[in-house]
Amino acid sequence: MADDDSLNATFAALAHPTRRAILTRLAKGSANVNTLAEPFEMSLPAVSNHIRVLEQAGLISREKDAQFRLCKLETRPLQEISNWTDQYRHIWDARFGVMGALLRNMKDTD
Amino acid sequence: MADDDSLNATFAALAHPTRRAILTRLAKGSANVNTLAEPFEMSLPAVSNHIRVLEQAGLISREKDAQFRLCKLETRPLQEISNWTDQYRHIWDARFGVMGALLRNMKDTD
DNA sequence: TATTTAATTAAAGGATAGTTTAATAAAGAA
DNA sequence: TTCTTTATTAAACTATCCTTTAATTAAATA
Repeated sequence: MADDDSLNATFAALAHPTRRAILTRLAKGSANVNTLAEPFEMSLPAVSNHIRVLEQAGLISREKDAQFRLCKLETRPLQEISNWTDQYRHIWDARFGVMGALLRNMKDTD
Repeated sequence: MADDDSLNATFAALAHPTRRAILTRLAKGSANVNTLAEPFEMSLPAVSNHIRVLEQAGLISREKDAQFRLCKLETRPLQEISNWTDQYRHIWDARFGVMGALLRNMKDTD
């Protein structure tokens, strides 16, 4: 299981909508900093800082290419929080009963 | 899908190890504030504050019983972040290939 | 070399988070 | 009623977060 510090950093990084939006964008493919910043109203240093937070949490990696920094989504911390939430799954299964389990199963096999 | 504000509050609440520990404890059964505070070195008001954060994120509910406040785990926000991470699942599946998918499937059918 | 493009670092300020001690509230028990 | 237990609120402080503008670095290009 992921350690405490890793979960702290991951959850904290995901708690900001701008950072989640950056991850959503990166799910469609890697991009450099200016491209990632473009949809947002805030300044470039502000976005650069959000990217730094994501990188420190391990949610993205950066590859240097001339002046460009190509940012790439890293899924490991996402898997870790998925594993973390799984520890509560039996509780919501128990509360919502077989129905919920069936619906989830249908979704899994789509 | 959960809205932005709900995800902000949930992720922020989960970013603190004390609050995750409280949820872990509540997974074993409901408890009042003093009981929840007992394992921690910090003051009671500090724990009370963490509980308030958890409640505002919808991760727990509180039932009043005389001077006691019985805290209960609520799973909905946990399901919401599980759904949120699911949107990236195809990416880690693609990266780690069939192997990962099989391992996950084995775990599901345990 | 001078200029432009991409991005980070620095400095600063306001807002929020986490914690403490002290005070207060609310209910039960002596 | 007075005391005790359970819990919250208030006040204060430090630290961290988010953001801005200005300055700087690094690389490509004219």
